Amino acid sequence: MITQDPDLGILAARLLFSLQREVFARLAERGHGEVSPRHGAILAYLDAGGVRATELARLSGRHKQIVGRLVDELEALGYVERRPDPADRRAKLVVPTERGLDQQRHADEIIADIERRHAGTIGEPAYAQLRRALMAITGEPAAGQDESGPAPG
Amino acid sequence: MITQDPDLGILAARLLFSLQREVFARLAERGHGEVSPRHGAILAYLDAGGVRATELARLSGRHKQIVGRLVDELEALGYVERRPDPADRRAKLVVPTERGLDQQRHADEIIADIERRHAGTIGEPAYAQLRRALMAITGEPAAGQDESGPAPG
DNA sequence: TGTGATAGTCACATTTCGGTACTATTGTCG
DNA sequence: CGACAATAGTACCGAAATGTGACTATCACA
Repeated sequence: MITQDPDLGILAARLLFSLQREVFARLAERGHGEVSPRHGAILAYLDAGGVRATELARLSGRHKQIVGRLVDELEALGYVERRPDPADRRAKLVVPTERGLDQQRHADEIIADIERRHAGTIGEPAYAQLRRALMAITGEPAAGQDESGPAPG
Repeated sequence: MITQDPDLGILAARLLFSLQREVFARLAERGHGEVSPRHGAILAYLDAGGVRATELARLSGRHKQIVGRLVDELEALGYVERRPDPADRRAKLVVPTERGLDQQRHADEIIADIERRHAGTIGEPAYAQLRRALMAITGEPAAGQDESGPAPG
C-alpha cells in the first residue's frame, strides 16, 4: 500500500498517467496542444476507414453522449469529421482528417519512443514479455468507465 | 491503435479501469459500497500511522483542495479521521478509523485475489516478472494528475 | 406492415474540478 | 529577538466534465 510495495492499482495508475502526461506534453510541442487526455479515448481508437460512435463508446467504455461531445470537440478542432455510414443511414462514421492522421502518427512515434526507453530500462526481452503479459491480462476493452477515476485502495 | 495491437496507453487504461471496476464492485458486496473509485486515490495511500494531506496530494498527484474534499467525504463516511500532527501544528494527520482499516483489509484481499487470477492466466513467474517490470518502469508517483483523464492516442 | 431495437443527438441537473485568496504556523536570516 | 518568505490546510467560486431521460430516424425481424 505504501510506495515500497505498491498495489497493482497504483502501478497501473502510475503507468497510465505518466504516459498520458508525457504523450500530451510532447504532442503539444508538435502542434497538437489543443487535444487533451480526455480526447485520448477517441483518438486512440480512430481508424482511417472510419469508426462508428457507438463502436468508439464501446471501445473506450464511455457513454455515447460523451463520445458525441468529444467528437464534436475534435471536429471543431479539425481532427475528425463525421461522414454518413453507407451501410446504415442511422449511423455516422468518425473519420480522421489529415490533421487527425498527423496527430496519430506523432502519438505513435512518441509512444514508440517511450516504449523504447522502457525497453532500455528493463531490457528488450523483459519489455516484450511485459507487453505480452498486459495483453493477456487485459482481454477486452474495459466495459465500465475507461478513462477516469482514482486508484483503488 | 486497433484492438489487435493496442498501444501501451490502451493497455494501461484497461488494466487500471478493469481493476477499479472489480475492486469497488466487490467492496460494495462487503459493506463498502459508499466509497467510489474517486476515493481510491486517498484510500490507496492511507497508513495506520497517519499521513498528511499534503503527502496524500503528492502521492496521488491531485491538488490539495481535492484531497481535502475527498478526506472530508471519507471522514463523513467514517473511514478516516483528522488528528493534529504533533510534529507540526499547521498539519493534520489523516488516520484510518476501524472502518477504514477494514476497507483496506478487504481491498487488499480482493486485489490479491485478482493478482492470483492473473498469475493463473499467464503463470506465476510471468506474473512476478510483470510486477517487477511495472515497478521498474513506474519509478515514483505520477507527478501531474494521478487519477483521471482518458487514454492517450 | 407493425413492433422492438439501435444510432445518434438534445437538454437538463449533478458532480467534479481548478484557481485565487485567506489564516495559522513554521523555519530562516539578519 | 523580530521580520519575512514558505508551507499546511481551508473556503469560495466559476468552469469543466459527467450522467440521465427523452426524442427522432432508421433498421431488423416477424
